[in-house]
Amino acid sequence: MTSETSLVTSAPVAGSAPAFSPLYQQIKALVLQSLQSGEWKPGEPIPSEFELAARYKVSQGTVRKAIDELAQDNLLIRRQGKGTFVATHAEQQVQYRFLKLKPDHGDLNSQGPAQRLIIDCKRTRANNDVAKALRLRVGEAVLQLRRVLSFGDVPTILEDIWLPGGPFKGLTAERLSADQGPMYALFETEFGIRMVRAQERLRAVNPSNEEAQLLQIEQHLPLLSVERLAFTYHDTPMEWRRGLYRTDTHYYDNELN
Amino acid sequence: MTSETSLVTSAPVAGSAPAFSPLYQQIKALVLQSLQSGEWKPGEPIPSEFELAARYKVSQGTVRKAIDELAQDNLLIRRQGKGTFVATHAEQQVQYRFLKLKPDHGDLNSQGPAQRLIIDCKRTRANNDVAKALRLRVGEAVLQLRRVLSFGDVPTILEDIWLPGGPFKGLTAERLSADQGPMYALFETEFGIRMVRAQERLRAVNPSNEEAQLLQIEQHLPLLSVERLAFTYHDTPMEWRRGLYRTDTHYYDNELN
DNA sequence: AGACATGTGTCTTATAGAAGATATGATAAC
DNA sequence: GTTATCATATCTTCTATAAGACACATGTCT
Repeated sequence: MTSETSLVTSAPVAGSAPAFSPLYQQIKALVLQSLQSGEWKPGEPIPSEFELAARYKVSQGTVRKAIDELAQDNLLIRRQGKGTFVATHAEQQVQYRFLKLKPDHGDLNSQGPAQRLIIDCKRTRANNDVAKALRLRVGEAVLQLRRVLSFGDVPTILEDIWLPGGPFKGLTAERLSADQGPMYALFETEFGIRMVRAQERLRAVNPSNEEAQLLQIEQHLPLLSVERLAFTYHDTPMEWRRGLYRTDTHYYDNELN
Repeated sequence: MTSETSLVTSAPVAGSAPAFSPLYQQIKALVLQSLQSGEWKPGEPIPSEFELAARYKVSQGTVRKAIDELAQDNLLIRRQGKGTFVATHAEQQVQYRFLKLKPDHGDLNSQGPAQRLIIDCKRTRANNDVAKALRLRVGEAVLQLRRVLSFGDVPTILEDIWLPGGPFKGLTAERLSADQGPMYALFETEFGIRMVRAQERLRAVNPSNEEAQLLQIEQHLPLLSVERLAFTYHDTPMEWRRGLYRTDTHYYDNELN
């Protein structure tokens, strides 16, 4: 069944001003919809360029340009000779796509995989800050999580994570600790939620007594506070987390251009 | 005069393995050379796509793809109807292209322009760290600079900057303090050196006594240490700086995707 | 194991029209 | 005469289409 999607092709109609955009951007939006709706799931291949061209009644080159941009945004992955695939946080070489912390010496995985220790995991209600960040109403159900990440048995990151209760219904501490691999991969496979981009705000802070204890450090050691708001498709915030990073043995790596 | 540049077009020659690349990437490299050599200066327009196509004996579409990538990397700026221009740190809305510090409330320029105070500026010799970063030999001439940036009369950033002596011959404190506008803009106009990308390493640190005094803060206030290595064309490091940012009133903003 | 066919994305060229910016010349108004 | 306005021409980048050659991956047949 060919979904009859009417594209804006010709001259603007007078009267309304419905934001005309180039054909390839309309295609891009349509592909995005299919991604969001789950028509093609993370890791799976999407139809070939020619198939999509036929489906949308445009040329292959136009589809190409749309896909190019989506690949640029890390939503799709092109593999010559094989096809174009929906990007995923799982598999890949890059274990932690959003984690920019690097050890001063060696590699993050040089001392084996990270150890995850879940300190706390509970359902609660959104306070003012969390509600604002996740665009919920104050008091709505949220899932709160606290955990410590260690590399080579050295506690390095303390994270507090808030997730909206609705989309993540059924997430429990057991499920989290049972799972290997990145958290964002589990979100994809179990809840069909893919984090597309994130915004971080960094500060230097002194840890509280409790925080220092959890990281097994002296309280006068300053830490890097990383507030992260992660978005799924259509810029919908889906996770709010605040990490405290040790930066005496690691550093936060950032590329500017 | 058409510069006779032979492009690799056909099958790889056996024997050597000179890394064959698509035509458009070869064009990209040639354009990059012209940028680096100063044939086209920052702010100026480069020849039109058709002119370049004729010059390099390829189709306009191929030139287009090369330029597209250079525009993506912020080396060129396309303006429909006008032409394609060499990017520059000067002009533009974005005053500070590499500065990711944002105030908690309002805008960076809401309280007028930043105040620059040069604490120190001297010629010296590269120590081990600086030499390594800037790919110099230990003892080579470098220019060292220390300054404080204030926003709304509040000292917010303390920076130590090291520049290689050769390329920046003739740079003095007077010249620096006389100049308005971003430092990187002055580098372009006065020394023909354009910073293309940079790499930053962030840490949370406690300031030394002296550093705290210069920023007029208590010594127990942790600061964000930002080590930045800035590169010009061909990944040549041209500046090493270490900034200390106040993050009680500002935050370091970062986008991940 | 080797040769071959096929389906995928990649690269290059060519053509055409749309859209933004700018200069020029004709015309009208003062 | 001078100035303002409009239409036109021409330059630029931008969008869209199409076709063919190429490279890579994965089979299937011999």
